[in-house]
Amino acid sequence: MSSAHPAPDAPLENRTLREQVIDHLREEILSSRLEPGTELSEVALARSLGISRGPLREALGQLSAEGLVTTVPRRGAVVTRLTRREFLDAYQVREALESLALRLAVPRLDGAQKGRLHELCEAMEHEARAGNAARFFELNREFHSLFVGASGNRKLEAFHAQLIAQMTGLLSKSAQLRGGLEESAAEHRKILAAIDSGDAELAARLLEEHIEVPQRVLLHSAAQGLFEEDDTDQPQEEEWQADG
Amino acid sequence: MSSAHPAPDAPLENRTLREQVIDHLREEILSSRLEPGTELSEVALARSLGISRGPLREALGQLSAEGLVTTVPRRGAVVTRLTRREFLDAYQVREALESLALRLAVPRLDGAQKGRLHELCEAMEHEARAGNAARFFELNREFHSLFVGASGNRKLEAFHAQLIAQMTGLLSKSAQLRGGLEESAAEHRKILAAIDSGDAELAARLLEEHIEVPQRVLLHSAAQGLFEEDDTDQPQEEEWQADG
DNA sequence: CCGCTGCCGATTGTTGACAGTTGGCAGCGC
DNA sequence: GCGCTGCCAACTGTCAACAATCGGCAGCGG
Repeated sequence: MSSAHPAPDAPLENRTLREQVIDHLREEILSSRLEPGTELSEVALARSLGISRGPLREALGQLSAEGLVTTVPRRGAVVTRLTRREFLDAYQVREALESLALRLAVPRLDGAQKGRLHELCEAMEHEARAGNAARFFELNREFHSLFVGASGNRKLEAFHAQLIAQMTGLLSKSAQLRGGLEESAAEHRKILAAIDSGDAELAARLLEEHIEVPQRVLLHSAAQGLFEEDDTDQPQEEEWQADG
Repeated sequence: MSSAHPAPDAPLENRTLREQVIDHLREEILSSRLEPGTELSEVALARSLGISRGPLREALGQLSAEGLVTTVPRRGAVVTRLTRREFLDAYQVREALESLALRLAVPRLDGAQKGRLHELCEAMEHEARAGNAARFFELNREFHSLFVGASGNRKLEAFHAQLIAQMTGLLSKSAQLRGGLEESAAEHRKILAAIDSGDAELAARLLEEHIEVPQRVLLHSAAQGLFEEDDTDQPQEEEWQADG
């Protein structure tokens, strides 16, 4: 009883039902166990979780605010399905966010963190050669999240996490858009070299190029069946498609 | 019934109670009628709004996900109060977001939008001379939101709105941090000139400087009583305070 | 005088039931 | 056969009551 706790505070299941449901559903969505487009019936979900509709509704509302599910006023909730346009938009924002994060993080990274980045780089190269895409993307996410977390900017970290969560599901598809896992791994390696040399500017520029790759491929639209093409509600000009 | 609707669709009060409450509370918070730190009692609020606790709880949860209110599991909800650190973090993110927005928006702005920017600029200069800070900030917000909206990137627009909402309340205080409304107005004028000349790079750079001004002042910490100083939970190094 | 223990009021978390709306389908009229 | 009207089932939106938890305070013991 006097020994140090493994965790500073163990609230002993003090978490609210709503919180548990939120984490559960978030994990289900992020792990692609719940595919985009899946309809989430309140009664069915509540019954399957063994709780009442109240906390579940609150959880769905919160996830809706985070952008993970889309709620239509009297029609229920579905796991959010990004259009191609939204996905490209998200990529642009992600580029700006991670670029800022890297500039902030480079002077702050300690030896352990750099070591972890090297580990992740090697592991990514290994999984790339093995063709294990799922594991690769897990490592990839940790790589990017590591320096975002090391930026010391909590708001940045929060927004980035929210954005990544929204992109998940499609994110794993961006490998085939990129043309190969190995090329992606090589890009990480180059970024890491810039980080090691302490050149934040160079690292950020390499990162921007790294993130832009799937954007370009997506712009030239090889992938058709990945998205809903319901960009109809916004007859905005699409000149961005003609850009190079 | 055959005449053109003023609005494409008039749902005729089809909005859900939760949505109404969300909009209401959001407006109350953004307009500073509800000051940061205000405790939001469920029973009291529900009674004052004439509704039950259910929809209100959902609204509070959603606003909590947006970062406008902070919910402590069994202690209730309060209007979010940013620490100085969080405010600075938000400023950095805002800089990255608006910089991207401006780069995207400059080639897309049409005559009417540029005209509106000029109007806003003049109005800001007028209000600055008159010393009407409240009106000034309203114009300021519209100025910045205009080109964010014109960027054509919905995700960017959504994140920016969320960020601005979180910063509101303190945002109006950044004038005194800046040293004067008139200087701020002059900076807007310069940015607008760069926009008119079509130089997105220059406009973005000027914008970054413009946004950085309150950051610097805040870093050198003239304003003490504006924030909670409860940065205690994170004993992270604060070398960012020594930076120049 | 100080600290601890046990109660108590107030507030939040959760539940089940009720009411209103939506979309689809059967049935009727043309 | 085709279109419209009116029901119907299922679902979400809302409510009021129940249960659990938290903070504070009185009272006791040291």
